Amino acid sequence: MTADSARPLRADARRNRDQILAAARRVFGALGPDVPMEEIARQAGVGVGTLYRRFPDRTSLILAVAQESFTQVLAGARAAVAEEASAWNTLVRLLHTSGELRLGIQLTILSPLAARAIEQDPETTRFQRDLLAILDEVVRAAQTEGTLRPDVGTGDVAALLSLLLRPMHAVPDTTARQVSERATALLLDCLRAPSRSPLPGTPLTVEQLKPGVGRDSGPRSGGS
Amino acid sequence: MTADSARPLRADARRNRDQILAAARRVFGALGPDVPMEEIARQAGVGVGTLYRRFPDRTSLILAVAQESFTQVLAGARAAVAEEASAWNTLVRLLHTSGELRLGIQLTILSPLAARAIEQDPETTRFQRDLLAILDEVVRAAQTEGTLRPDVGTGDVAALLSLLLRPMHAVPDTTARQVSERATALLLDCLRAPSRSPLPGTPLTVEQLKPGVGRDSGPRSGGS
Amino acid sequence: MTADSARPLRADARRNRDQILAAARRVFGALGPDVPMEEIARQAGVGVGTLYRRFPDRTSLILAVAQESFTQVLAGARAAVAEEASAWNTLVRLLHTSGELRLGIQLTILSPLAARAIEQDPETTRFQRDLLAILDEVVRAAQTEGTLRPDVGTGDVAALLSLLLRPMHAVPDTTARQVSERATALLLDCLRAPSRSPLPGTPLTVEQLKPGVGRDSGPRSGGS
Amino acid sequence: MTADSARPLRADARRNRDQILAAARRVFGALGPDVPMEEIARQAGVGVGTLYRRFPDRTSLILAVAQESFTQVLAGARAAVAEEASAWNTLVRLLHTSGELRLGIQLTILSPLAARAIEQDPETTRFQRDLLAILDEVVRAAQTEGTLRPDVGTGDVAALLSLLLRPMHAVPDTTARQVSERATALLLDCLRAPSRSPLPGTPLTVEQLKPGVGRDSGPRSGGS
DNA sequence: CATGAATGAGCCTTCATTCAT
DNA sequence: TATGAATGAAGGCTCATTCAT
Repeated sequence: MTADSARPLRADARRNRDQILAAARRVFGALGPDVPMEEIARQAGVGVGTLYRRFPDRTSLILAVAQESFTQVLAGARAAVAEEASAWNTLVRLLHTSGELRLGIQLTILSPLAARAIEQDPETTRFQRDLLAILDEVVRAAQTEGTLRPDVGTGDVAALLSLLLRPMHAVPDTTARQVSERATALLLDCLRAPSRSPLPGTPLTVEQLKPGVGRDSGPRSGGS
Repeated sequence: MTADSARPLRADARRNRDQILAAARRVFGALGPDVPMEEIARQAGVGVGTLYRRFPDRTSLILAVAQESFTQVLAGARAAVAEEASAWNTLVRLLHTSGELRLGIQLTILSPLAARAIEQDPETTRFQRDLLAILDEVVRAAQTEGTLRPDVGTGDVAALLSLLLRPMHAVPDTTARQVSERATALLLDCLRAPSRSPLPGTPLTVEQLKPGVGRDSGPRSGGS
Repeated sequence: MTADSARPLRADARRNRDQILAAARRVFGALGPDVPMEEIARQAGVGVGTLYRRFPDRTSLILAVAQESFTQVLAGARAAVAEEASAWNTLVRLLHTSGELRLGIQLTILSPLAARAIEQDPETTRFQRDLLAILDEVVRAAQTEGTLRPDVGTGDVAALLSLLLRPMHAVPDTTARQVSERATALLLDCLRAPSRSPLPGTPLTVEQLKPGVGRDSGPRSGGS
Repeated sequence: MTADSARPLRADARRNRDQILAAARRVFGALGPDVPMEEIARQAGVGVGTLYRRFPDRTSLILAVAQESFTQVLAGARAAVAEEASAWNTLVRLLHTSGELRLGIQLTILSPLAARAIEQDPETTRFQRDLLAILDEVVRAAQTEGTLRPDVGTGDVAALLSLLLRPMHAVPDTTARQVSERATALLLDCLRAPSRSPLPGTPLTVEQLKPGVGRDSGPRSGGS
C-alpha cells in the first residue's frame, strides 16, 4: 500500500517506521493533527531526524496514517461482503465495523492541510473509490433484496456514515460509545425498508460526493 | 450578550467591532479557528492592533463568535417553541433551524484551544444549558403527545443533532446542502413514533452529555 | 525651568500637565521608566492624547521629571549653602537632603533611553553643572576649614553621593531607610578630616566625571 | 551549578551554549537585561532558535548569567577566607574581589523581570545565603580581632558592598575604575576600628536584608 | 543510519505614536 | 482641546525542516 519505494527496508528501519506510524495514530488521535513533529518522534522513541527520513514531511505522515486506515477499512468491507449472508447484514456490519477505524480516518479531517493532502493523494483517492464501489454494490443489493429503503442512494449512506464517524467533544468516553451505538442503530432503523415518510430531493449518487464545484478550502459548511 | 463592559463604544469603534466579528465568522468558517489573527484583521479592513484592542486574544474572539451564534440559536429555539402547534413540529423546526447556525457553532470545535475556551466560558455554558433545557422540554412533550419514539432521550437527540451539524469536507456546496436536508429528514423519520426496532442500551439523558469523567483533552474519538 | 514655550498655558491645561508629571514620577518610581505611556495617562486621569499633547514623546516626559527633580535639589543645595554655619554642616545637609530626591533622580537612570536623553539635554546638563559647582565650592570650603579630609576631590564626593542614591532592591522599605541613614553616617565619618589611611590615586575632579572618552552606552560598569 | 539536566551536551552544543552565555553577559552588560533576544543570538553567532533551545525564555538566560556570577563570587570569597591571614585582610580582599563580578550581578538588577526571577530562583537564593554566611563569619571575626568597628553589622557591610557594586552611568571607564577603587578604600577606612562617630540606629543584621515586609515590586526607592 | 542541534520563517502580542471625533 | 481609537513596527517564542556529528 504505502510502498512504492523499491527495496524493502532493513529490519530496524522497518521497526522504526512502524513505531512512528503507531505513535502518529496515537498522537494525532489524542492531540490533533497539528502536534509538533517532535512530539510524535518522542512518543515513537526516535529522533526527529529519523522521523523525517521516513516521512519527508508532515503531509506524508498524515497520508501514511490515512492509507493504513483505509487499507483496514477496505479489508473489513471485503470480508463483510464475502462473509455475510444478506446484503442488509453486510450493511449492518459495515456500519459497525467502520467504528473501529473512525479514529484514523477522522484525524485526517481536522486540519485543512490534511484535508487537502488526502484529497490530492492518488493512493488514498483510489481507496475511497474502491470503498465507495463496494458500498454501492451493497446498497443496490440490499435494495434489490428489499431490505433497504429504495429512496436513498449510496451517496446518502456514505454521507451519513461519514457524519457518524465524526468525533464528539467534551463528552465522557463511555457516553461517546453509547451515542455511537445508539446512533448507528437508529440510522439502521431509518434505512430499513419500507420507508415511512418520503425524503426531499432524489437519492444521492456517489458522483455527487466527488470534490466537485463548490468552494472547499479548509473546514467548510455542510451537514444538516 | 457579549457586552458586559460599561460604556457603549464610539460609533466608528462599534462599526469596526462588528466588521471584525463578521470577518472572524467568515474566516474561521473558511480557514478554521487557527487562522492568523492578521488575516482576520485584513478581512475586517483594520490593523491587528485594532483587533487586539477589541478582543484581547484569540480566545476572546472565538468566544465572541460562539456567543453570537448561540444567542441566535437560542432565539430561534424559543421562537420555535412559541410558534409551533405541536411538539413534533417544534422538533422538526429545531432541527432545520439549527442548520443555519451550524457554522458558527462548529468552527468553535476545530481547535483544542477553542474547545477549552468554550467549555470554560460561563456565558457559553449557560447558553448550552438553556438550549438543552428547551430541547428536553420539547422531547418530553413530543413523547407525551405520542409523536416521538419513547426509547430515545434528550441526550440522544442532542448528540444526533450535534453530529449532523458537523462540517463536511471536500464536497460541493450543493451536495452538502442536500446531504444536510436528506439526513435531517431521515433522522426525523427514525425518531417518529412508533419505533420499529429497539435500540441498544437506555435513553441518553442530558446529564450524560456533561463533560464528565472520560479524558477529553484535544480532539478525541467518539461519534458513531 | 521646564518652560521654554511661549504662552503660559490655560488653567486646565496647566492642571493636566501637573497631574501628568505627578503621575509620571509616581509610576516611573513604582514601575520603572519603561511603563506604558497609557498607564501614566490613566494614573493622571487623562487620555493618552492629552499626555502626548503636553509631552511629545517619552523622552520629553522623562526629561521633565528629571528637570523637576534637579530643580528641587538645586534649590535645596542653595538653601543649605545659605543657611548652614560651616561648610561641613552644609555638606552633611547636602547628603541628607539629597535623599528626598533620590527617587526622581534615579528613575532617570534605569533605562538606556532615559540615560541618553538626560545626558544630551542641555537644560539638565546645566543643572548638573550648577550642582557640581556648588558642591565644589562646599568641598573646597570644608577642606579649607579643615573639616573635610584633604585627599578627596569633589569628584569623589559626587560619585559617592550618586552611589548612595542608587535604589536597593528586594529589601523591606524600613531596612532601606536604615541602610540609607547608616551608610550616609558612615560616609560622613570617612570624609571627616583627618584621614586615617591614604587613598589610592589622586583626588577626583569634577572634570573627570564628564561623559568623556570611555564607552558608555546603556548600563555600564563602574562603582566600587 | 546551572546543570541539573541529565546528559552532558554534545561538543558543539556545549560550545554554543557557552558562546550564548558569554554574549548574554556582554550584551546585558552593555544594553541592559531588556535587549532583544535576537541581539544576543547574533552576538553569539547563533540563530534565535538555538538560543531558545538552550534557554527556554529570557528569565532562564538571566538566571544562568546570574548563577555563573554568583558561583565565581562564592569561589572567590571562599578562597579569600582560606588564604588570608587576618579577618580584616579577608574583608579587604572580599571587597576588592567582588569588583570583578559586579557586572554579572547588577545587570541582573536592572529589570523588574530579572529582579523577580532572581529573587525566586532557589539556586540563586542559596548562593546569596551562602555568601552572606561567609560574610557574616568574616565580619564577626574581624570584630573579634578588633580590626572592624563594632557598631556595624553584617547587614551594613553587605548593603554597602551592594551599593558600591551599582553601575555608574555616563562616566569614562577609567574614571569609573578610579571611583571604584577610591570608594572602596574610603569605605574600608570607615569600617576600620575604632569608630570615630557613632552611627544612628543599631547594627543591621543579615535577617533585615531578607525580602521581608515592605512593598517591593519593580524598581523602588531605598539606598541612602 | 540515527540523532538531536541549528536555523529561520511565521504568528502572537504589545505599545509608542498619530489622528479622527 | 481632550479623548481614545487605529495603526504598525518590533520583539517574544514555536516549530517545521535541514544538517553536522
